[in-house]
Amino acid sequence: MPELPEVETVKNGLSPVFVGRRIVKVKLNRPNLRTAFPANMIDNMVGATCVNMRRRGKYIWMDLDNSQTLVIHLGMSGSFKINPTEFKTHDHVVIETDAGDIVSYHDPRRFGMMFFVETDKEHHHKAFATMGVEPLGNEFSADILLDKIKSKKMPIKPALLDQNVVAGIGNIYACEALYRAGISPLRPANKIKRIEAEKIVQSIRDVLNDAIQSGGSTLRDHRQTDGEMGYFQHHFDVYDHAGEMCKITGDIIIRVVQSGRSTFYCPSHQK
DNA sequence: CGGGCCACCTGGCGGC
DNA sequence: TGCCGCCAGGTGGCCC
Repeated sequence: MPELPEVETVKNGLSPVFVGRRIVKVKLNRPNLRTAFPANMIDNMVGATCVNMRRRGKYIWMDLDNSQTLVIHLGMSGSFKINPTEFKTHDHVVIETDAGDIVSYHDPRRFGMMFFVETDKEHHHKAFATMGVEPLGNEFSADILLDKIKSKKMPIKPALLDQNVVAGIGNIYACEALYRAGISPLRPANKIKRIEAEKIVQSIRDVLNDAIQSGGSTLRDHRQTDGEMGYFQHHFDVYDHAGEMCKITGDIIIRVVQSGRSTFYCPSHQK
């Protein structure tokens, strides 16, 4: 489910609840998500104070004052709720702070992840050692992108899903960014020209920033009601719009499958 | 090693 | 209403 914009929004929503607060209770309602929770998870967290929350790609980093960073990934269906009015099936983790706030982690499919890394040694972990640059950071550029895809024969769309190419892009925003760039998702990655790479970089930045803006406003709305975060309704130009009209050319948006994932695009607008 | 395929899970939806 | 197949925003392991 959540790609960079959703993860950023969730992190921003959790920060005011956790940063500067001590964790007084952690309850695990089952032994695992996709894999087992760390054996020392409760000991690592209870009594520790959260000193910072960060995001890297689709991962949330919660820095504790005991040199441990809790790494959280929401998988396809993970979400958080602040001060829920009721607990539901699939609320797998419940965390309480010394301010009395309760935060529950809900994840029906259990593709999420939670594990620890030593703070400031995150890059030692396999997930981060080879991860691409942040697409909203200063380092992201056509040069970087071209360097990452120059030896990739696969189409550009699945290439953008590779977290080692650029961090945080998922199936929706890969489709949306290529639509905005006017580039066909079927184009071999190593055949992308420099001017096209520049368009892709700018489109990725734009679509992610737009989604974060939209997620931020959704978050404010949701927080007023039930505190739920992680599942936002955005407007998409092509994703899940197969059979509808492209707003630029008026032609029909189609769905194809690439590497087992749905791709949506307008063949006349995207060359 | 690149790249395709499958497994990991549950739930929602459309078709019959 | 119920059952069934298909689909889902991610990642990692296996295999060629």
